[in-house]
Amino acid sequence: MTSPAAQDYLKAIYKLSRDRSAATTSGIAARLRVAAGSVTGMLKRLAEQGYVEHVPYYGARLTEEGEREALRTIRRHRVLEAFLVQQLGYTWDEVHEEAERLEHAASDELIDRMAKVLGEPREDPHGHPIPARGRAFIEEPLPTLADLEEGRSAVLRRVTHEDPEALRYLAGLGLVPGARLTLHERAPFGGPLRLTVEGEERLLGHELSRVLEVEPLDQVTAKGDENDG
Amino acid sequence: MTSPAAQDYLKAIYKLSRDRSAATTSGIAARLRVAAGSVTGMLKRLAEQGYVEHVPYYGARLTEEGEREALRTIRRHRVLEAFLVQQLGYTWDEVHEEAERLEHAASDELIDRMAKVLGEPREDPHGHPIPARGRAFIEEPLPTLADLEEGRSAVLRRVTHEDPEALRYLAGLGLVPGARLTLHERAPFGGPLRLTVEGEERLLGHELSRVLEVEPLDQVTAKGDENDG
DNA sequence: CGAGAGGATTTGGCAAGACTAAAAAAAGGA
DNA sequence: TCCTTTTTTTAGTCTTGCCAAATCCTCTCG
Repeated sequence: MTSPAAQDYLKAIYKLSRDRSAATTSGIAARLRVAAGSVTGMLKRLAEQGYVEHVPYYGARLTEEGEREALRTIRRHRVLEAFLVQQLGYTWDEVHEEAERLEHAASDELIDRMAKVLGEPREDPHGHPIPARGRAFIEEPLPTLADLEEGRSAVLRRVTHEDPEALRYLAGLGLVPGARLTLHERAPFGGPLRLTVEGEERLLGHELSRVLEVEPLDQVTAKGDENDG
Repeated sequence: MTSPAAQDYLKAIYKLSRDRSAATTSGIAARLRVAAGSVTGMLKRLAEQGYVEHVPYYGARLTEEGEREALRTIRRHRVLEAFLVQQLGYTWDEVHEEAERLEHAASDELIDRMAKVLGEPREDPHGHPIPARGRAFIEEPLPTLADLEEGRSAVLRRVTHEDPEALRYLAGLGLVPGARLTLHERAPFGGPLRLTVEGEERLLGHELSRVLEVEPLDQVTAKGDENDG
């Protein structure tokens, strides 16, 4: 059985090792706002219990069982967020903290019932896919708005941020999952981006552009097209 | 801030001191299935934090703040039980354990939203009254079926039991809150009770009769009445 | 009144998790 | 390569809660 703290670590390792191959001690520490020494201690315990492979001074990766456990927690979190928004009138900026606590207390049975009431939702309110119960799952990464070429259009798919203030700000700009946007230009040296969101011209700092995952749309040339018509 | 464990202790003390004036160490230990020494330790901590007055070798009672805290937890628990049954299709025997975990993770905000969706319910699925947020509250005790005089009729109001098996058994006999019943006779020495529940004749062990709280109905004399007519 | 009996408390241990400070290892720069 | 910086780990401490065993109160009965 995994404790709430252990579940948080497994989630963090899962998320960190989607990019890199192994999660580093300092990465986990930063994500969980915990001292580095605490992380080493927990990794040792998780390794003993078979949830993690820990190579000292290198990093940690999840075992199969650890990944299963992480995905169970992520599923609980995301179903909870969806339920809070759709059934209880929460807004997308209010749900993270609540779900963060409930995910450790809710049974899988409860989560399944919630999912059923919601019609087996595929995504949480921030656009993140919800793993199905007990099934393998790969969250394929999307490019962020910071990666998008100038002049390209895209659909905003996921918002990778938890801060309520930031989320409210983004919603105020129309930047919610599903929004259609066009990037006009990006100022150099991490300067702001100029873009159109659902027809409105907007400015956005570079920092925030990195938390917006987008699905680029097929190039549509403005003046006449160059492939067969 | 009270920890989950502390909340469990406060709840236990609240429930134990509704009968007696102070909760005893062994009473709390039995209720929480914890060693007596653990209770003494926790009482000391709770007393330091001002939730409890502890007189060694005598017992503990809640301070005003402790009672407030206990009632908040009880409200959370009962709203959760009601929500699980009414919105998520749980049966009354399945909800206790789930609510027992969620009550420590759910915010008061969430509970209020759930209560609102349910139309501010007054009682949980077992008939226990739900304290209103932040308001004083007295759970006036009712007599149990074990106290009822032979020949009297009553309405079953509350079922004070958590065991799923027992609850299913009781439901099978029609013994759910709101059921109308008549006690015909009680066998001596803790023997079974013979009663009619919603028109069906039933037998019930003495043990279980003590967890059924009833509201006796006005005496209706079978053959002609003796007061003015 | 004195002696038990039975609860209650104290003591000593353990495990989880967190922190800080210091030691060790890895990485990077000149 | 060597020396400095950064990162990790180790070591020691704290708090919360739990247990078991030993001790201590209290109350009742003879």
